[in-house]
Amino acid sequence: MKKTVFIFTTLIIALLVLFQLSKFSVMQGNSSLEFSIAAVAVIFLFVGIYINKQREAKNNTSTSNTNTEKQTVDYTQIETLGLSKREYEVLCKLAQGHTNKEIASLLFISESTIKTHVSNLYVKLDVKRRTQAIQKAKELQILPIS
Amino acid sequence: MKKTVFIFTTLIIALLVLFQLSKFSVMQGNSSLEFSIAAVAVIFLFVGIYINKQREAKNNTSTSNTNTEKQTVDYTQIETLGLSKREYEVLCKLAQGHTNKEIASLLFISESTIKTHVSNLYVKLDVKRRTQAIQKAKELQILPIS
DNA sequence: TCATGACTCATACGAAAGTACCAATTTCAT
DNA sequence: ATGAAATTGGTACTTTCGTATGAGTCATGA
Repeated sequence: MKKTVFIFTTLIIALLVLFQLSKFSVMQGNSSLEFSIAAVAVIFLFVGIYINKQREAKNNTSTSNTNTEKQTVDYTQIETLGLSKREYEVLCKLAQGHTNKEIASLLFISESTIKTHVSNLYVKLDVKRRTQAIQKAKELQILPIS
Repeated sequence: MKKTVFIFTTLIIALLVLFQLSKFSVMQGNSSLEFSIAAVAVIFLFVGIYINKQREAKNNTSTSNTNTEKQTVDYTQIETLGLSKREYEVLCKLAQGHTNKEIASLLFISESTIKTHVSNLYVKLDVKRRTQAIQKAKELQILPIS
């Protein structure tokens, strides 16, 4: 739906422009004007293609050069962040895909406490959601296993 | 197809009528000429981007395995899991820590659709939550960056 | 002793996520 | 052209998450 809307909107705008141009050419009798417009159109057509291609290339390089082989926990990072022992435990369980309730069971404490720890974690990791917390933790290499 | 074509055909006809009407209006001035040229440039810029995007999309489905460069993404896994192109896109955004609403904005579709895709992803990945989906996707090495 | 930080727990509320239906439209290969 | 698969979108509902706020317990070092 969105695609067709976009296509037709583009077509309509193009038509409008063409109408305007034809009006000018009729009024001014400038025959080379259409050629200029066509040239501009073609040029920017390729500019558009080029820009998009650049973007694609950038995505490819950024996704291929981030290989980490070592799987060691960076304890320095944990200290720098100021994560307490309990908070770190919660973070690990969280990154394993557990719900707050499950983590509570695993650590034998209440879900409320987990929520407190998780909220504090978000502040220290500077994130807003648990999915972002996982991302951040992976980046900082403070998670065991992977 | 029927509806959108009808709507936009109507719009185009309306534009034609407007154009006919504008024929009688006398508008002179070189300032709007430059504006028109700029408009053409911008339009075809986006048309170029769009065309290139279409081509990329088609290449992705057919020649995804012909890429011999170092790839962190296991496309075989994706096929084995039966993930569609759109579902995979959603999965990537999801793994980046975006909310459903954010993903909807990024892909220009509604949050409902995202929920549908995400639910289908859970079935195919055999998980129950998005945090688990991230875990599973990392294990299967189907995420870029990783 | 006492201040402090870590840990614990609770309530209440809003936001986000997830499920279970349904249905229209689009794409694509045969 | 046609049918299957994919994509999109909706409603209604439940669950989980996240925030804000307050407070009690406990160990420890100054």
